Amino acid sequence: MLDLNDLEQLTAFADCGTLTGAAEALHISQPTLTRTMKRVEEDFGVPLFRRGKNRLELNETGLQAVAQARTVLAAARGAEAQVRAFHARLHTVAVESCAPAPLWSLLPLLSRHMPDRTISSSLAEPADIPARVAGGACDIGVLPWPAEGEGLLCLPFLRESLSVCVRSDHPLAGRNSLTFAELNGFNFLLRAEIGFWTGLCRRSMPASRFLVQTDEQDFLELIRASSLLFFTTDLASDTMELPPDRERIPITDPEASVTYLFLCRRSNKTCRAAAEALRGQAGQKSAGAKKSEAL
Amino acid sequence: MLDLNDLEQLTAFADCGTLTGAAEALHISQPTLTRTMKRVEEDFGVPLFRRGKNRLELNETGLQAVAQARTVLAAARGAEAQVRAFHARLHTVAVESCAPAPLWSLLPLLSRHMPDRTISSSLAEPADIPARVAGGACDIGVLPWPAEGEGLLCLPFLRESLSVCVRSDHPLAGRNSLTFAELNGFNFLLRAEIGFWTGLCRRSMPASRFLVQTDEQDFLELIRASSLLFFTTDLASDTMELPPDRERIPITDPEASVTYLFLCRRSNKTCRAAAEALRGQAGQKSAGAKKSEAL
DNA sequence: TATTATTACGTTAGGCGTAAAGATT
DNA sequence: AATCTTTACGCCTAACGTAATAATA
Repeated sequence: MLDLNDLEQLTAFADCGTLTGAAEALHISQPTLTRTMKRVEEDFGVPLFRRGKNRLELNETGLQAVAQARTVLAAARGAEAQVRAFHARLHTVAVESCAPAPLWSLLPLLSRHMPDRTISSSLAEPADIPARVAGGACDIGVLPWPAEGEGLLCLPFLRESLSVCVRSDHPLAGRNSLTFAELNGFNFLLRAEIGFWTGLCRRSMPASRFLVQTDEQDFLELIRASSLLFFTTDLASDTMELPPDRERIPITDPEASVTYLFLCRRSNKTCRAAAEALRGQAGQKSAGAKKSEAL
Repeated sequence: MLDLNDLEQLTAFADCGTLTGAAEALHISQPTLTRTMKRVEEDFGVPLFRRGKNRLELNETGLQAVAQARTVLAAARGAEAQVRAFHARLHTVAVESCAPAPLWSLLPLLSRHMPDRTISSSLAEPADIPARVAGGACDIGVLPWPAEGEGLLCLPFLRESLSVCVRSDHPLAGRNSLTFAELNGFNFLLRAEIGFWTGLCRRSMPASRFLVQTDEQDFLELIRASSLLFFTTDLASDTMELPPDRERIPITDPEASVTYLFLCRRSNKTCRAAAEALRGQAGQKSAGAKKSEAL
């Protein structure tokens, strides 16, 4: 039977044109190549080489054999990759969220609940998420609004409310609530990678400019050094302290308060179990302390 | 790297469901199977089995691996077959002739001219032959009429003339020439596998019946035992003797005399060389003795 | 008890590298 | 002389089979 190692050496020889070259490319000795070429020839059962006393070259059949070898090797590599990918997919739960904040509580819970699995998470467009969950492209989705779908389980589990942070010397300081309409026209510092909030802000305050900061350190520095407005929410308080000269004013528009929904396939038992745990935890969490977190 | 032998053992295990079964199916020992399954598992780099103390079964990933193994094995077998077929094709010259008689002289000549090649011949419809030669489906064609075609070499090399054999007591006996029109309506013994002659006879003598004989012995017996007419030609005299009570009367219609043409691709050097040899031989042949041969 | 997988062990075949030879440019 | 393939030789890994072990139904 053919041997994949032999085929690899055959293609190496085809690439180099000389046994010596192929040998050093593969970090093996020339005699090994000579032997392998003989073996592969008898494996195929037909002559593949034109042999000069000092020269070995592929004949026409040999070129065919090389071409075939390449496809077989590609098939083998593909098989290996496919199986590994399948295994990885089987042992990871992929989460796609419309915003980062819900992940801060969801991911630790999932880790606790599925200690043998790798958890991968990413942000995605809310509009895409239901189809991706339904199609198996990911296992769990986090949405800012309910989604219906055949075989989908959708469960509210967390609320997040947007506030704006103003410096004490800012014209808006002292207000105890604000609306998007009142904020429209002011310029904001905005963190990158905040999911659907970006779009929401741009739509709600079309007259404002948003200075998107990719780097966290830059963002924090700008908070201190400027009087620009920025956003924060009531969730995930531990990551960041609000500077002392800033005050936090809630935004009262209904869109500024979001209820996150957990989404998974009903057929996915593990995720449904996680959903149950989430439902239990939701009550406790709302009783816990809330700090603020900058967006 | 994956090993095709290992993959084969994996699929055998998948087919049998048990190492013991697979072992005897493959004529190897169980421990070998155990080892191979471990090796294939570490080749893929992911677990493929659920292991009970007394039971080994494929897990979900394992089933994937088996499926992949089958495709890789199929690719490997396909590669082997393809290369072998290519080699065979490269070392055979395929001849397709419109009739058997020209092969009697052509095949020996080709053998002499290409001693390292296998020569395969078959009969084909004259209408198909030019396209098959041009397309490489065969290397040499023998036609009863000229064919044009880009890159095709077409060379007349042999004539064959049809006669009819009548018994001394037959009404047509004593004639020294005949036409299809005169023969139309009589019944004939006709050998099978005579190429385009069959169609020619049926078209030229639509009122006749042709008793087609596949077996040569049967045909010879019927010649002796009946007064039925049959055909012969001036070619390839050595194969058969004409019974003493039969006389041979030439058919004078122009279609009854055929000039065979040798057809090959101009790009095929070996066949062009053979064509040259044929051209040389054509002269000698026409000077040689002619006997008759039954169709 | 019969069946099956795994481990242990001794043997052997086959593959590799070094070294030398043969041949070509 | 330099380059390349092939042959020769010795080592050693690794794959195999037998036999023993363990565990299950």
